[in-house]
Amino acid sequence: MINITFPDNSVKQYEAGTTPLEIARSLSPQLAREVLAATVNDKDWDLSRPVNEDASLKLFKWEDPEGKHAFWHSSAHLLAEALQELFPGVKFGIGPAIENGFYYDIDPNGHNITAADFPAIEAKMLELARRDEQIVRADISKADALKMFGDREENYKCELISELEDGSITTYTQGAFTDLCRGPHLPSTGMIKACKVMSLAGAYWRGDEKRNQLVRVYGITFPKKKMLDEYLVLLEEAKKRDHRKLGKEMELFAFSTNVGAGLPLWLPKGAALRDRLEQFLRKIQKKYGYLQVITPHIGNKQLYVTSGHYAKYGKDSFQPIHTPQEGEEYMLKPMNCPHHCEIFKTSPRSYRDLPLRLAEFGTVYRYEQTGELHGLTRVRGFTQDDAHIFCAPEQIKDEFLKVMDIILYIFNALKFDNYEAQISLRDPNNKDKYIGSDENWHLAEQAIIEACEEKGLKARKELGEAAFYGPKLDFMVKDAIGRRWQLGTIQVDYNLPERFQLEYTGADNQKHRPVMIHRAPFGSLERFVAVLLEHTAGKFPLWLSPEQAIILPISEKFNDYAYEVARQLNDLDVRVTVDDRNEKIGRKIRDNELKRIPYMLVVGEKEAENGEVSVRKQGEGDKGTMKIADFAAEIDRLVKELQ
RNA sequence: GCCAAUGUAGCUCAGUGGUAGAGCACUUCCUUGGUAAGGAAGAGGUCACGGGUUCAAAUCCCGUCAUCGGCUCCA
Repeated sequence: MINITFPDNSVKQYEAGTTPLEIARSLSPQLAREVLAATVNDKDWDLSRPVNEDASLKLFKWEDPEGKHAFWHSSAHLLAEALQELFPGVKFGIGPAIENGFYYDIDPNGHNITAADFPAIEAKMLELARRDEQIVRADISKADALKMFGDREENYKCELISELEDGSITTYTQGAFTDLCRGPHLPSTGMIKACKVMSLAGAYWRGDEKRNQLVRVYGITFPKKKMLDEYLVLLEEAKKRDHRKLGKEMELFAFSTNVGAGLPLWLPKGAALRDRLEQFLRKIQKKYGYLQVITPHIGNKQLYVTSGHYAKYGKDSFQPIHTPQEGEEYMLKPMNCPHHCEIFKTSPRSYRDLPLRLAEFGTVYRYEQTGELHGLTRVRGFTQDDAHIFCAPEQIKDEFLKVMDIILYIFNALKFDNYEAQISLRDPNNKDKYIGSDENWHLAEQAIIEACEEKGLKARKELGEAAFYGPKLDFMVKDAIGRRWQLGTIQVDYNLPERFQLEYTGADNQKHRPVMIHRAPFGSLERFVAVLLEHTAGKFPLWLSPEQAIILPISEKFNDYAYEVARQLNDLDVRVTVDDRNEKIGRKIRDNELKRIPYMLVVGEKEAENGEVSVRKQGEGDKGTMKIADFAAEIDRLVKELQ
C-alpha cells in the first residue's frame, strides 16, 4: 500500500500502482469525469500513469491552467495524427500547448496545406477523437528513439533526441501516431469534443531564421462544443476592440501609403487626445523634478557612431541623409539618448547638479521590418515619452524607485491593472552580444532586482532579453486579442556615459562618471494610445475624451439655443459640439451613443425656457435636467476626480 | 526579411471571363419631432498598382505595393 497526500494535507491509502485517475474516481465520479492532469510530488504526471510509492498528489481540471495545458497538448498530438492521415509523409517539428490552444510545426514534405483544408482537418480530428484512443506513455532508450524516428525520416525529431539525455526520453502513442514527448497527456482522446483549426503560419525551425521554415498549424479544442462556440464569439467581440478599427471609426489616426507604411497621421481628435496625455505626464514629471528639453529630429551620423548604435543598427535603419556638403551625413534620430548626453555636456556638472533628469516627448524613426508593422503598436515613426536621468552610481536605486512610482501612478490613474512586469537580464551564455563590463552589468542588474523587491512588485526575470547596453524593467500589457506589448520601460545604462565621456565633479573634487537611466512610462504615445483604446473599447475616461458632450436639439427650431449652450460650455472648458442635423431625437441619440460620447445634452422647448440641459449619459440613459453652469461644474468635478 | 491570406464606393461587404452592385454614411428635398435607426430623390468606383493571356479581365497568370495572421527582429 502507498500513502497519497492531498493538497489539504489529508492522507489516504491506495494499492501501489494505482493511477491518479483511479484515485480521482475513488474520491468522486464527478471528479473522475472532469480531471485532466495531475502532479505527483510536484512532477507532471499522466492520469493513467501508475504511482508506485508514497507521494503528494494534485489533480487539475479544465479551470486549472495545468488541466487546459494537458488537454491542449494532447490536442496537438491529435492534430498531428490527423495531419499524418490526411497528408502522408509530413514531418513533425514540435507541437506544444499555448495560452489559447496549441500548434504543431510540420514540414509539409511536398503537400500544399491551405485554409481550405481546415474543415477536413477538423473532421479528421473529431473522427479520431471519437475512437477514444488510449494515449500510452513509454520510456525509450536514446538509441531506440533515434532508430525509431530515424527509420521514419523524422529528422527534426532526431535532432531533438540527439540533444536529450539517455534515460529521460519518453514517447506517447495514440492509434498509429507516436510522438517524442515529455507529457503529460490525457488518458485518451475521447475527451476532446470540439476542434477548430485557427490559422496557418510560417515558423522557422527552432526559431532560427537561417533554418528551414516549417508550417505552423494553430488550433484550439474544448471538452464541450458549446465552449468552442463561446470562445469564437469572444474572439469576435475582442476584434471589435481592436485599436486599428476604433482609431478609424473614432477618427483618431490614419495611415496613407503616400506618406509611407508605419507612419501614422494623427487626426485632430487623436492629436487632442495625445496632447492631453502629454499634459498629464508633464505635470507628474514636473512634480518629480524633471526638466523638459527639445532636440532635433536628425543628428550627425557621428553621434550614433559614438553611441554605438550605428554599428549595431546602422544597416537596418533609415539610411543617412546626405547634404550638399561632400561627405556630410545626418540620420533621422532613432533614439533621444545621444542628444540628451550632449545636453549633459553643455556645461561642467557637479555632484550638486545630480540627479539631472531631462525629459522630452521625442519623435524617433526606426526602420522596422515590413512584416513587423502593426497598427499603432509597431510603427516606423513614433514619439517616446522619454527621459534620461544622469545620476551618481549610489543614486541609482533611489532614482529607479522614483521612476517606478511614476509608472505605477500612471497605470493606476488610467486603471491599467493587468500589467505584467519583466526584468530583462543578460544572457550569461552569450556575453558577446552586450557591451559594458561584467562588473557594471552585475551592479545594474542587482539594482533593478532590489528595487522591485522593495516595491513589492512581482516581476518575471527573463535571461537574454536585456538591451545590448544594459538590463531593464519593462511593463507589459495585453491587447484585445491577447498579444503582449511592452509599454513602460526603465533601463540602466553604464555604457553611454562611457562612450560620451560624461563627467561630473564629486565632493572629493575628483572627476566621476555618472550613470544614466532611460525611462519611458508609456513607452511611446502611439503604442500607449493603442493599448488605451483596446482597454477602454474606445470609451475613454472623461478627462481624455476628445468630445465630452454633444448637444442634441429636439428640432431645428432649437439649434440657436443649442449653439448658445455650446458657447457657454466651451467657455467653461467643456469640450462640446452640436448635432444640428435634421433628424429626430431618437436618431441623434442612437448615432451619438455609438460614437461613445460620454454625455448627450438634449435641448428643446422646456430647456430653452429655463436655461437648462437634459443630461443623458452614454450607456446609462436619461439623468434629468440641469442648469448649464451646474453641468459644467459637474464635468469639472468628475475630470478632477478621475485624474 | 520569411511563410500564408487578402485588396471592389467614405465604411461593411456581394459580385469566378461578357453593361460594376447592396446596406450604412454623404448631398438635396419633404417632415419639426422629447431619449437607440422618419420618408423620397441624388451623387459617389481607373475593381490597389504595373505587365501578360483572351475577341473580351474586377474575375485567369506574373510582378510590385499595402493590409491582415504568424515567424524572425524590436536601440
